[in-house]
Amino acid sequence: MNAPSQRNRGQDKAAESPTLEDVAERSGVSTATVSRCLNNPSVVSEKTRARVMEAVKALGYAPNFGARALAAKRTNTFGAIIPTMENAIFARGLQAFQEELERNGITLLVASSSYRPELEDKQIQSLVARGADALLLIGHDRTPDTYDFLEKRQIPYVIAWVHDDNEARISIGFDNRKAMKLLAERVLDHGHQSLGLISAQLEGNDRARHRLEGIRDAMKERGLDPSKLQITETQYTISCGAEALATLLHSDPKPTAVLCGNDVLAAGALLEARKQGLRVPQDISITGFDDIEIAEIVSPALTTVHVPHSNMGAGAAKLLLAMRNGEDVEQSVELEATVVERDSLGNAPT
Amino acid sequence: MNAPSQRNRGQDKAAESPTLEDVAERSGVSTATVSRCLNNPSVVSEKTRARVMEAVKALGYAPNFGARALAAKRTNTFGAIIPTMENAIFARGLQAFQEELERNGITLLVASSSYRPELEDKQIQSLVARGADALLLIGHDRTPDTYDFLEKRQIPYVIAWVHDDNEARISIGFDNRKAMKLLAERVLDHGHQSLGLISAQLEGNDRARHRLEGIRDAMKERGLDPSKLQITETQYTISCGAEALATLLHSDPKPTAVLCGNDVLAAGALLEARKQGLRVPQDISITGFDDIEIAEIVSPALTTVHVPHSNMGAGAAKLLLAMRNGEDVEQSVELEATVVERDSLGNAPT
DNA sequence: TTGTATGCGTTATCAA
DNA sequence: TTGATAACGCATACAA
Repeated sequence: MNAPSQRNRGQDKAAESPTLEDVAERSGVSTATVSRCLNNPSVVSEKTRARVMEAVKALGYAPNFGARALAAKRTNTFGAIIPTMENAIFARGLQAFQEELERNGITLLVASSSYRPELEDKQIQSLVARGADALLLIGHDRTPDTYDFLEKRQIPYVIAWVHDDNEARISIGFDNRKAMKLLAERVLDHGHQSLGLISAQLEGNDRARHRLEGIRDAMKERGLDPSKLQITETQYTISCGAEALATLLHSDPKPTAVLCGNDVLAAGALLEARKQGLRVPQDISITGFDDIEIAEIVSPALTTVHVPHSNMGAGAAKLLLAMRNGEDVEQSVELEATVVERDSLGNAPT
Repeated sequence: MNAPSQRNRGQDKAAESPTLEDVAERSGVSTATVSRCLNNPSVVSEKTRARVMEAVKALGYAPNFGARALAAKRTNTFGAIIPTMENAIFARGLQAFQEELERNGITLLVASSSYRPELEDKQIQSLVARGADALLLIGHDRTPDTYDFLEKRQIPYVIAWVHDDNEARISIGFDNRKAMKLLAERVLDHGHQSLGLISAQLEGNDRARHRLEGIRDAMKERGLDPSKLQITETQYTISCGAEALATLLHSDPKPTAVLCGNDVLAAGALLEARKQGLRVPQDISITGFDDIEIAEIVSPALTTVHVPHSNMGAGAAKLLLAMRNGEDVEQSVELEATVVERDSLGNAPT
């Protein structure tokens, strides 16, 4: 009386996804052979391969990713978690990362954490559960739990966008502190004595903290009191940058140069300055960081720090690829970030 | 002599991912119970649940996504394929889309197709193989094969960023043709007789084509010969926009107003105009499309078409959610796009 | 070169 | 409330 416990097929109208078995049946071979045609074609005879591929096409077969991961224990998928997709800060680097991966036949999954460590932790879990073979992470700041998880699972990962001698983890990036110090020195060279900083949230963001330290370093070296630096913390959006500048303009002494944590913030600050009738750079100087496209299209064009986006992305991919292949990568790589002077930085008003 | 074919555990140092079975063993229950604790906690006794959850935490257990998808046949994952991540055109809409999904406990996977239909087709396959329960797609243009695949697999999908009465598929967006016509009318109102268009590639991009048609509609209505419209097709980047303007300025008659396919292109055009010593809008008018952030930060600020990014994103999520829940959605939704006048459009030079 | 058989980690059905 | 156990779709060791 019991119905044979076979997979029902044919008469149910809801089109099920074709499986290996379907293809095998249609082409009159075993599932193993079909699998081989897909993964290791060279080992199967020209003739049967043709027949199988024909069936694959006819059925619109595509392998079930989960099943494949389950059986093969690797996915040829890497993951990247970036703080935000809302602006272009990470776009170019990610693009380079992804191109390099594609060249090596691996697929990229991207998630964004909105600069929130707990969310990032979830994203990491999710990507790992989805079978990510390796991960790209931005910056060192995250909970010990997260790192424990990564270690326990033996997931290769690389930290990008930073280079910090104090951290042992493999990373690829530039020294944010040094880079910002370079820029601050340039600002001081123009005679500014009273500086302001529009920064991202400092907590949970080592890049932002290091940039702040870089400014302080420069001030100290020039005999200025670093505690005089006016700091506003805000989110990375244009309107926040504008607001932040307005706030800063109320402080005493009013800064004659405002350094911004990135170009987006600087664009906002520029907007606010214009709105308040301030000329840049005659009345106030404003600098950016990152050198993304908008740095050139705003006017005046931003003096900013050029960050090696593409090199970081491509380099990160290479590191990760090497790790995944079992080579042991021991050296972090430090890239150079350089100041690019355009028009938004001028001499201090007298 | 044969070793028992059991899963080796314990003595191998490479920390394997803990499985349901590991958790079960540690908490002295069956795997079924552990599974229930995770998916349907209410049905298991308080006491055992506590013990199980303790083990879960201790082991750092996280369910294997592939296995789960395989067994449960749904993933609570939706996919979105957008043409590009390189600029912010889709960022805001995607953000809204994702927020709405998150609110409903579903995860978003994003892929970008670089405006290439074959690549998009691959991405769709990949997302479906990864278990995406539903898909967000941009625009109607894609191969019949792609649509066949979607139908065959019964994957719910919605087309966003467009509303086209001629297409039967469920979509949410605005009428690109109408929107661009509105803008073109505004341009003509300013006395311009000679228009140029910097467009994205027209092939495979119905949005771009409809925008072109919108301009032609407006010209016809005003008694202008639509074939006189100077068209340049290019990629969506700032530098391409700049190049394209340079090209257009060589045409005869030289356009006095150049409409751009989007704000990124317009920003580039603005840059080139400045470089050539042309004042905008006194010497030449330039308009954008999309109303993304850069529209406001360039100077002069762009006259452009404001697109309901957030509403499209959130609305698309709601449609897809409804479809996934088996409700049948029959109506496309049309949203409004409106012209926003800022400073880059002025009267035609006399 | 091809086929058979097994296991991957879950969920879900059925009994207990 | 819990425990066995049969799928799920695929890759691969082993046999033929």
